[in-house]
Amino acid sequence: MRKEFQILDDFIRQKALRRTPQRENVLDVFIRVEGHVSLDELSRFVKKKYPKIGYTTVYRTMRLLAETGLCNEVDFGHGVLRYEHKYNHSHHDHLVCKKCGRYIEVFDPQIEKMQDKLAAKCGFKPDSHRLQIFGVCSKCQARYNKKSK
Amino acid sequence: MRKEFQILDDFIRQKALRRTPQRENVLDVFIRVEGHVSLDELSRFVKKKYPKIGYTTVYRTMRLLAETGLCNEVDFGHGVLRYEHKYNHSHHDHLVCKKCGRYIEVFDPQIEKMQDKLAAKCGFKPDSHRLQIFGVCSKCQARYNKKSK
DNA sequence: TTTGTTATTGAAAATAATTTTCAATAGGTT
DNA sequence: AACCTATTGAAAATTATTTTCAATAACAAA
Ligand SMILES: [Mn+2]
Ligand SMILES: [Mn+2]
Ligand SMILES: [Zn+2]
Ligand SMILES: [Zn+2]
Repeated sequence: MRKEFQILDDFIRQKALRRTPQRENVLDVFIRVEGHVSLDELSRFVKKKYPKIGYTTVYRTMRLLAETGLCNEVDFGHGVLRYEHKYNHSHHDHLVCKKCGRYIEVFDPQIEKMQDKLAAKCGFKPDSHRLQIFGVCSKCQARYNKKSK
Repeated sequence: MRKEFQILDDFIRQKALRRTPQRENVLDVFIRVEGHVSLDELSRFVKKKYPKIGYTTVYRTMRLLAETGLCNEVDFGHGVLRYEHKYNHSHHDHLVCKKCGRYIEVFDPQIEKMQDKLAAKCGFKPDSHRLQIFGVCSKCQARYNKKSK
């Protein structure tokens, strides 16, 4: 059994919740998804493999998984919440391409450090942050250059 | 006349739109607001001074002001769009206190530079970004310490 | 295994912010 | 003054998210 199911089970036991096939099935689908998936998208993926599982259950399970630390809620400011993997994925920030909609993951330890310093300078105690850089990815730049030739 | 009204007028003329009292009145109220105001809040402020002006007009006028560059739309991930002044206000990032909800404006030119570098390393062409650090502000920390004594 | 308690499910309804519609009004040009 | 059409604002629509509630199922105890 994959470690992720173990984590879910442990959480369920610890909180005196109940093991259900739906919860494991949603996790099963989510594990195979990569990238940043909306509830709507994920729910459709779940429906393909487990047609009986409703949207609401996917919604509630993802909130549960977020509690366990298996996933992360990410908001790119487009009016839709997205979920990304957190287990075995370290913290990162995002480049958001406004042409193709891709989310590119980046990380810079220096920026992270300077953010902490910046907060400290204000006596602010940080516990999370989000950094999103919006623009045009390299692929879309290439595509655009081709067209305009 | 304040420069802001001039900017609005210029924009209206340039785009062949129409000068209306409503638009100037919404700007008049927004100019006196400081901080980061939601449409709901702003609409109530507008109603106090100009009771005839409806929510929809405030909504549309703020979008117009955003186009002129007089205001900025800011999304702190709480499901409500907020507006802040842009005219005579330079770019900055935000510390968001999850206790009192205050938004503290900060700026660090080094972080800005490193963000550009980070994007460049991916061949990404940035045109805007948002950095928000969530946590507890100094005032709320002090208040909490007092209570727990 | 059976029973009892109560968490979970999922369809439907509710919520809430934002956006659109449309008939009446009013800005600005001729 | 007449005309055209942008603007207004109440109401309706939209859309993602959250809640409700009756039926079901998990799981502990008998
Ligand atoms: Mn990511
Ligand atoms: Mn600000
Ligand atoms: Zn792209
Ligand atoms: Zn605070």
